[in-house]
Amino acid sequence: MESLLKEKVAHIVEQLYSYKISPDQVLVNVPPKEHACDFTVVIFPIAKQAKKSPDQAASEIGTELQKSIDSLAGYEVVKGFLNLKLSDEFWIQFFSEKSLDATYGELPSTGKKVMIEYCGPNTNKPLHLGHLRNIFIGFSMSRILKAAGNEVVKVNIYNDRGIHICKSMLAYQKFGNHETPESSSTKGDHLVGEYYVRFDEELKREVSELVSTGMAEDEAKKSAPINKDIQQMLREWEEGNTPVRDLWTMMNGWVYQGFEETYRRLGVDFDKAYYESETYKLGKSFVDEGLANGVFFKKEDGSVWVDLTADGLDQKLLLRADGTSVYITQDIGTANERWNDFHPDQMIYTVANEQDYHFKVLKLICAKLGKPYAEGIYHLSYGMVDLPSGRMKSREGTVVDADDLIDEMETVAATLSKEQGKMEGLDAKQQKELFRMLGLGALKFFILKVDPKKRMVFNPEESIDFHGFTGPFIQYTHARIKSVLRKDTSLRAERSNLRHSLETLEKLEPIERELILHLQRYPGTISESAAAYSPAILANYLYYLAKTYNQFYQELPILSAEKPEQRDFRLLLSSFVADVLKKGMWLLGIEVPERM
RNA sequence: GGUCCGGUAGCUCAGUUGGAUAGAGCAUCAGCCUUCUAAGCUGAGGGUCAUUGGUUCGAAUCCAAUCCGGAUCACCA
Repeated sequence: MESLLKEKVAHIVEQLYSYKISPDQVLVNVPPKEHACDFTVVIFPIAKQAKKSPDQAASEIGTELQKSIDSLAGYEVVKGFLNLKLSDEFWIQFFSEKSLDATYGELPSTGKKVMIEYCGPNTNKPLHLGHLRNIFIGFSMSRILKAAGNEVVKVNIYNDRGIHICKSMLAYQKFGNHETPESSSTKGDHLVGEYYVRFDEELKREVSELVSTGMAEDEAKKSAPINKDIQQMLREWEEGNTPVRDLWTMMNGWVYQGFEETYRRLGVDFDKAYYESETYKLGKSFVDEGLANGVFFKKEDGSVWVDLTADGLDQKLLLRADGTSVYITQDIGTANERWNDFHPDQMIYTVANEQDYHFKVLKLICAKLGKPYAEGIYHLSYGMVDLPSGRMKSREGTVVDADDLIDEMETVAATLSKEQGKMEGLDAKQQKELFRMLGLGALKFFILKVDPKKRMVFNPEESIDFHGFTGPFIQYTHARIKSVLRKDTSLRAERSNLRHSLETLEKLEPIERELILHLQRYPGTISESAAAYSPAILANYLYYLAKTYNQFYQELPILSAEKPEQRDFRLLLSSFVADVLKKGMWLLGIEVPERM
């Protein structure tokens, strides 16, 4: 409808004032609530060009629109804004067409393939709150991008090698005593994480011991025996030393099992996993390529660099003097590998904004190398998650563990639900499922409702709130609608039968109109979310939809509506709202219950 | 110091390519359950949109400067 309006207005402007504007130069807005109308055309820019007063131009355009759009019920000129109101018949007709369309909100294909990476954990400790924001954003975006008409490939990257991985291995070697996840009944990733912490403790102990003998702190760190062992272990790993590799395989296996369990609980998945241990050498061939092209240069010590000063960045190392590669080199290799695997039109990296610089460099280097995928590299940069007490710091033990957090959310969900006393009719299994849904819904929504780009504060108490702008509020609204629909025991149960009643429906109540208008914005919201890489836009939309529905629910009777066609319409309207809530929440990776 | 990001109600956040009197939630206060789920709804109070200047019919939004916070500028990943 909006685009039709724009076209009409553009056409009228051309006829009336004989100058050309394109339809997308016409500004059509959502009017403020107190004006009882559906769309607002902003006239100022047009009036200026036409050399007319805004009010005069507005009423002239309004008159012409009235002639050319049958369903225009009326217009009103207020201070240079042209407010348009469409007829109830138009909206009823729109509603009639869309409310039973199962594909509503699925946009036409763009023909593009998009790869999105998210999660990207190290394999030396369990997932934490920071990973959760990453996963929620990435997973939700994968669904939103798909709804927006793209083919989507979800990938994970495991940082499964390197000095930090060796730390937990070494600690296990020294103190592990053949402990396993089974023998200690500890989730694999948590067990490995314990040894990672153990390493640091041991290092600290050795350092303070050396310092007490009079050694300087820096010196002590260098000469601590455990630090020498770790360098040795890394070398052995790289040489393929069998015992070290076996230990590595075993411990990483535990971690992957643990991660899998967490993914399952979160309801997220991936199409393919990449492992740094398999890709860390891939970048080296591009170093030769870049040298041959004169894109890179070699210093006297043999190290290879790229000069990005002309692009406002620095010189960047690509290959150490000893011939080993660094992070950025590996990422060049990995990007190329992914291109070979899938040929995506776009490669999205969901990575925290502390790596903004890194991805600028990556994209720039790929472009300099003339890679076809360079243009499609997009860093979905999200802000860090802070606690009310400040930044999470692993050293200070303030990191919020993902599994613990999920447990806690479910526990609180259970407590709150039982307090409400709404559990009748649900057996133990269904209850447990509901608590999981609500706890996760609260957590995911709390994180997703914030613009990804922005740093956010995670307040544990507020995150499990069930009131107001929360996931459970929307879940509740869905369950509430389903409850009403279940109570409709008449022969009208088949929704498509209800449609005939719409033909006799004459007028809409204001709140019904508002609901339809908002429902009409759903597809646009999807494309906006996709274009902005922001699930938050969708989250805000869904909240407003649920809120408007609750208002409607409060104001008007549904099952006991005065006229049968009103009753039927409101049932259909409720059902449509439930569908959009469910679909929209699904795009956020959140399930909604039938009852709660 | 260079670069990048941010600053909106007591707190947490919305606010579209510049558009009407800057909106929600939480918290506070006052109402609404003999009627479809009160995890709901209605209302009240609460703002120098960090500051100053500029651009124009119009600025929270764009530009410049300043202040404050964060990130980054590793032969770590």
